[in-house]
Amino acid sequence: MGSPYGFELVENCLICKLRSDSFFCSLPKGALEAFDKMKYTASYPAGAVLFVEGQAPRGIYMLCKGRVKLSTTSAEGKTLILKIAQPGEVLGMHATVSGTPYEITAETGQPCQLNFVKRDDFSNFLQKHGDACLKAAQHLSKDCQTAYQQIRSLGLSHSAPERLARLLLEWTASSPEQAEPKVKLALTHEEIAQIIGTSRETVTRVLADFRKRQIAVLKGSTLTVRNKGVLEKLVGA
Amino acid sequence: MGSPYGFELVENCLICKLRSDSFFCSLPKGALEAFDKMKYTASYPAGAVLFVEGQAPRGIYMLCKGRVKLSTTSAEGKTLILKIAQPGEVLGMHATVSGTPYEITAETGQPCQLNFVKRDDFSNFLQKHGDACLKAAQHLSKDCQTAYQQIRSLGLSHSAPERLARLLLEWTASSPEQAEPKVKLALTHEEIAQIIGTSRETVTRVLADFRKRQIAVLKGSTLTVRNKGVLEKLVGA
DNA sequence: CCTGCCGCGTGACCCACATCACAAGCACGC
DNA sequence: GCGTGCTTGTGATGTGGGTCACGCGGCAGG
Repeated sequence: MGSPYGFELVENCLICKLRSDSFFCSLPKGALEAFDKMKYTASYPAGAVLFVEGQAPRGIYMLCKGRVKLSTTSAEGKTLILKIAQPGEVLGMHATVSGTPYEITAETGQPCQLNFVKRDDFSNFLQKHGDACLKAAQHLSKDCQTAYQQIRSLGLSHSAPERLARLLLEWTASSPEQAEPKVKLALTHEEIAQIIGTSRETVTRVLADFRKRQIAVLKGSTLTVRNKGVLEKLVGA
Repeated sequence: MGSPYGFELVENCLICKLRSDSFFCSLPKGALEAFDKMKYTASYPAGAVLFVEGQAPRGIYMLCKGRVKLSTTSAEGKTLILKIAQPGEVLGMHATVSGTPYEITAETGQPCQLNFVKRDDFSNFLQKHGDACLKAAQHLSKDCQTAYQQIRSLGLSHSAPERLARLLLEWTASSPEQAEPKVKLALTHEEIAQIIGTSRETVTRVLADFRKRQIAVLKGSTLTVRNKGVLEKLVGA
C-alpha cells in the first residue's frame, strides 16, 4: 500500500487516531463498526472536486484529514466560499438526508483523506443508530449556525473592512490566547474576497490599510493580529 | 375554553387536522403520542416574541398555525429577516439540539398556534424515537438549504433589482401555474428590504420601476406578476 | 373634527466599492 | 538563464444605492 499524497491512509475507523470528540464519527462501538463496514476510504490530491452543486446526491463524505473548500457559483461565474471544512466534518449531508441535489460544491484545498458512504447506506445507518442520527442532527445544526453567521456578515454589515475584520477575528478566535495571535492559512486574496463577498482588489487594499495602521499583517500564509481591539471596534462590538 | 385570537386551539395532536405530510409532527403513532404528552399548546397574538437571539435555549416551538418572522439584528439596530416560517416548521431546533444560544429572533406575524416542548424533553424524545430524529435531521437540512439560498442571494448578486426579482419568483414559485400569478402577502416595503438586505427606499423605487415596466405590481397585500420572463432574466437565469 | 403615527413615494447628494488596466513580484519547469 | 502563469499592489473612473429630507395619504383614537 502506497501513500500517494504524503500520508498514510487510515483504513480502519476502529483504531483511527485522527478522530477527536468533535468528529462526527466519534460514535459508540456498535455504530462505529457499522460505519466502518459501509465506508469507502480514499485519498485525494489538492484541487479534487468531490461534488458539484446541482448534482443528485450520491452520498456523504466524512473528512478525516485535510481541508475542503465549500462554495457556490453564480451563473455569471462569480464564486462565493461558504466555508473551509475542517477534519471531522461531514460533507454533503444536507443533500443526502433530504434527497435534494447538492446545493454547494466541494473541492479539496490540500491532500485529503475522506470516507465516502453511499446514500442508501447512510440513510439506513441513521435509521438504525439513534445516537448517530442525533449526532447528525447536531452537525446539521452547527452548519445552520455558521450559515446564519455568514448571512449576518453579508447582510448586516455595510463596509468591506468590517466584514474582513469579522473574518480575521473568527480565524483567531480558535487560536490560543496570546498577545499577538498568529494563524496559518493558505488562502489567496481572491479566496478571501470570495468569502466576504467583495472583490480581490478591495481585499488587497484593506489588508494594506490594516498593515499600515498596525492592526493586522498577512505575510505569506501567516496572519498576525497586532491590535485586536481595533478589529473589534470595526465590527461594531 | 375560549378562542382568544379568532380560531379554536387544537389541543390533541392525535386528532389534529392542521397537520400535513410536510409537517414535522407527521410522525408514526408511537412517536406522535409521546410528542402529544410532552408539548404545551398555546396561542399567541400577532407581534409576540417567542425567543430572542442570544437567549439560552429553552426548547422548541412547533408552529401549527400562522406565520412567524425569523430575524437577526445587528448592534446598530439594522434588522435582517431570515425567513417567514410556515405552519409545520419547528422553531429554535438548532439551538435546542446543539445546546447553544438561539442565534435568531422569532416573532409572530399574525395570531398563531404553537406547541412548545422543553429542551430536555425534546432531546430525550429524539433519542428514543429514531424516526422523529430522522425527521428532525431532514428539517434541519431544509433550513440549511434555505440559508444557503439566502447566502447566494446576498453574496452573489450585485443589484437590488436582481435580489427583489429572485424574491418575487420565490414567492410565486409555490403558487399554482397560471398566466399572471397572484400572491397574498402581508409585508411592508421595510420588511421586504430587510429580507433582501437593502433599504426601504430602494424597495419602493424598484417596485415602482417594475410597475412602470409592467413586470410586477404590488397593490395592497396582493402581488401580481405580469411578466415572469423579465424577472427570470433579471436574476440571470 | 384635528392630530399623531405609519407606510409609501421621490428628489438630491455622495461615497464605498466594483471594474478596468497595468506593473511588479514570485514560483514553476524547461 | 528565460518564459509562463499566478498572486499581489495601485491608480483612474464610474455608479449603485445608502442616507437624509420632505410631502402625501390612510387610519385610529381623542
